[in-house]
Amino acid sequence: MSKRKQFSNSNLLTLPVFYILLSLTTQERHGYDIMKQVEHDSNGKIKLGAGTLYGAIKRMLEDKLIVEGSSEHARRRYYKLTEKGRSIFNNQLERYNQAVEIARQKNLFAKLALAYV
Amino acid sequence: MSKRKQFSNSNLLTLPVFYILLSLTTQERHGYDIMKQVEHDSNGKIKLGAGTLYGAIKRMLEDKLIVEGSSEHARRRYYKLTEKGRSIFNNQLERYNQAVEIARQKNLFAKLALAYV
DNA sequence: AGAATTATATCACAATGCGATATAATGTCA
DNA sequence: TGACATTATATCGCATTGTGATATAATTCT
Repeated sequence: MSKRKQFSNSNLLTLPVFYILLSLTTQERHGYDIMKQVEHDSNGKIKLGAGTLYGAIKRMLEDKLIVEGSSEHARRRYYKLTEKGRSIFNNQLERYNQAVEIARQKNLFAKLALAYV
Repeated sequence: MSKRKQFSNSNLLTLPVFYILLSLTTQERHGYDIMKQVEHDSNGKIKLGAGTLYGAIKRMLEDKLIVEGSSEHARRRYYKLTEKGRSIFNNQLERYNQAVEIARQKNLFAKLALAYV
């Protein structure tokens, strides 16, 4: 009953989810902190709106990619990676790394550098 | 007047679109060829269904990320990158590269390597 | 005290992904 | 040649996710 994620590519992370997980790799964070960290890690390119953030958090909790952390605070709710979350994040990271390597082989970065001259 | 893409993060590429563009960086390809190349480039991890592929192609044509290529063939329709498509792809590639670099700084790859021992 | 910022949450609609399905040309090989 | 697999494009409807707007309230700043 109600198994979410019925698609075969479902262990692939969307960009917002990837960056949320990245922000949690080193420490547990609360929502607003995640927002700021993602913006920082993406050089200001990715700004998560509240809807994206809390919607994603809700789904990630359901999927057990994250759990509520131990930090106690009245207003804030902290989240941290689960083993599953870290594992799936690692897979995606490896995939990005491969894509970057392929781009390197195709010499795409050289063209990129030229474009900035 | 119908201006599609009213969201501010709309220049961020989804994973399927990124891989489609990657497959087109070196040569023009037809749809089925793109499908196979994406599967190859992702080590078999990403399998685009027909719906994903042709839906994405349609949108990418509208957004002028790709155009129909020059190769003539009765059955096949070839597509190639536009300057805009290449530019936006490069941005995303740079972003992935940064994410990978951040992960490297956080020593996440070391942990990743350990997990494979 | 009043304003700005921090912080979480939900809503409705927009955008995209996806398997199923349809259609047809081409290739294979018995 | 006939049957079957593969190549190739396309659309449909539903599932999933993203997004800005909006609401609420505590905390911080001046």
